[in-house]
Amino acid sequence: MDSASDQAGLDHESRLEHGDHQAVRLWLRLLTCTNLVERHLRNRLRTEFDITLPRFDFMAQLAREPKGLTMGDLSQRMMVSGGNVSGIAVQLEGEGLISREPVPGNRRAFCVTLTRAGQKRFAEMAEAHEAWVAECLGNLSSAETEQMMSVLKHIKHDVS
Amino acid sequence: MDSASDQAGLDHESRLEHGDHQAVRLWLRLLTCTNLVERHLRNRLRTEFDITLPRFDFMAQLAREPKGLTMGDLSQRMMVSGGNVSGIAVQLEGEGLISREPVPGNRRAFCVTLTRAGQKRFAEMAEAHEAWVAECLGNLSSAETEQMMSVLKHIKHDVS
DNA sequence: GAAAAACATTTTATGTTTAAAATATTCAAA
DNA sequence: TTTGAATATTTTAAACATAAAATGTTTTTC
Repeated sequence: MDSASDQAGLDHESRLEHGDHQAVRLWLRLLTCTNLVERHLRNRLRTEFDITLPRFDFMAQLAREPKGLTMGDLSQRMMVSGGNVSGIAVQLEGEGLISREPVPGNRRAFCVTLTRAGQKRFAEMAEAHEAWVAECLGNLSSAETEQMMSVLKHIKHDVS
Repeated sequence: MDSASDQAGLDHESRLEHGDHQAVRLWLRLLTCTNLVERHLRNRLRTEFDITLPRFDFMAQLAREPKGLTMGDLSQRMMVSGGNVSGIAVQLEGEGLISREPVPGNRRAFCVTLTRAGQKRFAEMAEAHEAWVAECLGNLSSAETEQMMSVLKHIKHDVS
């Protein structure tokens, strides 16, 4: 009896440990994989368009919202700090790719939009970017894609 | 006929576009999800052990190789630049958590190992880290875990 | 309507990350 | 053996990231 319950205890424990260990293995693979793709995209953006991923991301957010976004909106959507978007905005504004205009009725906020030049530039980059992503993730079957989307949603829910 | 072949052409095109678009959607979700987990782990490491994720990762690599690793090994395994590990090593050495000793017969390289204090400290952190990862990724069914592992392997193969 | 709270952004200080240049060592070949 | 190529690491410069303080604006509350 003692040995049986000990055994049961150990089984339970080892199952837990095994589960935790599996979770770590999954996490490391997830992290490695994401980093690989991210690095690939970062390099291609740099070599082919001389732009960084954060700046591309900034412009991508604006491209989805032709009416423009405030700095705070951008900070939230990019999930980075306010000071961060502030610095990126200064650079992109200097390159004439975005414009910041006061919001009528709220002198605290800016409305940031892509300039005509910014729209043109982003369209070129987005097309290439989409193709690069498809090179990395496009060979999955639609079943695999669906599985990933579903499991990732599950994870996101657990973390938040 | 013309309209039929046009239609076929359009279908094909739109199917491709749809696939690419799906790949981008998957990529964005993958990136968001990974960043969420990474940020969570980073914050807990900082608040509970006053250590950064890269430093933890550095020590984790050493913990797996009791014989020690060179700076170049660490750079490769952590998939970061050499300058990066160089900076981290200086800090960890200053805190007495790692030691760097010359490699007999190769005066270029260092052999980096965890000190006794480093081993002790890492063991504490690793236990907590494993539990945190399990909080994030441990609620998946084993089917989901297997699916993820498999699809990620597929992606890794495509990118490399 | 004045004080306090909340909001939107920028600035500052600090630290991480990378690519590329610099330093130093080892190996290979002529 | 000396020249050149490859290797291992560090340093440097620039971009990115954060938290926290500072600035200015709006809203709330009394």
